Amino acid sequence: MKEITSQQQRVLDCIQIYLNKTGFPPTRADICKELGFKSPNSAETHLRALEKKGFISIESGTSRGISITNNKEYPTNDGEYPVIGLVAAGSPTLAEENIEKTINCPNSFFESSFDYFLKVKGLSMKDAGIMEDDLIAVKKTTDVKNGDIVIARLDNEVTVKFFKRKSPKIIELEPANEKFQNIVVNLEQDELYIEGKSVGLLRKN
Amino acid sequence: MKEITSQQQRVLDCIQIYLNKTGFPPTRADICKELGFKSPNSAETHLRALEKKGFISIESGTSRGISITNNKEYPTNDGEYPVIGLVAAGSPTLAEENIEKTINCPNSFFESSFDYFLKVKGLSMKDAGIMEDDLIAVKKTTDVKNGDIVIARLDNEVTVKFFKRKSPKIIELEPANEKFQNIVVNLEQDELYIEGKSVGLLRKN
DNA sequence: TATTATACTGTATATATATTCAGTATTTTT
DNA sequence: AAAAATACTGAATATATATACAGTATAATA
Repeated sequence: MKEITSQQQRVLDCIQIYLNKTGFPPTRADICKELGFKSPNSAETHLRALEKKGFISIESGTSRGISITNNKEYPTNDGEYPVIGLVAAGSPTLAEENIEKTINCPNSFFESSFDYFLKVKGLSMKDAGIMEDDLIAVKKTTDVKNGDIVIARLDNEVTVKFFKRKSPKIIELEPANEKFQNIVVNLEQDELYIEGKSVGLLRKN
Repeated sequence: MKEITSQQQRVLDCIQIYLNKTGFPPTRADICKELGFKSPNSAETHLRALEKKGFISIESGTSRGISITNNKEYPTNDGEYPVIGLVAAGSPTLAEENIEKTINCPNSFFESSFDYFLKVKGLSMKDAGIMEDDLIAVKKTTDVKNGDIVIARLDNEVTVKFFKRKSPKIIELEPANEKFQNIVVNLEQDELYIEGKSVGLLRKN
């Protein structure tokens, strides 16, 4: 991130203030009005400079297509946690397209810190009190113990189950519902990836 | 805030997801693309309906001029919510001696506002995904509907059950566990007091 | 010294976008 | 039974908006 000039800072602030006020980004004309420029090209060139320096990104050909780049020099202390849908295929990565929404929540809400909420599909963990559409607070870790509720990826499918190590190479993923079968994983044959474990649960009804 | 239809909810979700993804609201055409509509007017009419019901506001003549209305019937700042143990005898009043601890939590954490957390004892609501030591977010109200999970006081004993009105004078409190019996309450003979209803659940494991 | 970046005004325009109008059909409310 | 709300397709259009082009001027680099 290169150095920002004072005028560019004014434009960047203007965008942020406009966003807070209206909920959507300003046009070139809006910026001109706010800052007293007389030509839309004044705003345009500043926006280009800000984009080049990495402060914003501009969607070409799109009205109000300005978004302020997440400045990760500053920590996210306010605790916005993403909610990710449990899709059958594919991992619940934190890729933007998977984030349904975010939930504001204190960082120390559960016993352990956590990274995201996972929205549960199905009833395979029903007897553990995990119902459809519940939000599991997931801590990203591979350090799991027997009896932990883990988020596991197997054959590109993500599932929530109890973790049980049977032998160094055999792991069982146990549902909490008699209608579902245990999943026996032979680590020599199957590729198992532990996304994380549950450290809490949130339900909205 | 009037009732939202399922299609309108889809549109509202679409706007929120688009905002999370891009940083700016969608156009009518964007919404159509996301939800499979073939006419921009489909999006338009849904937006008008959402505006009329107060879920969004639309800036006229403005591209992407959609903003999701902050549901600020209740302030958004955090609050300290008491955790109250579900003791067999006596009501879960907010008297100091009953408060186990407090939990810091945003006021608008659940769909509805709430007043305290109730720590659950027993497994009578097991099949509804409510386990021992879970914390139920309780909204103090007597306005409950059939199917609501209510916190009811009967003969000075507090219990969490499904509410079902059988007739004007007969209410059934239904557990979600086949090992427990329905409690049939005749309002002419028994004194039933509805402490409130569950609006959410929190589990720490 | 030449070049690039900054910081503007001013005009023009292709197109992105909101928005209206005309229909059709189903469901819900009055 | 009538009216209103919901849920769309499809076409048309005024305008909101991004963006290019032509200048001018100063400060910072190379």
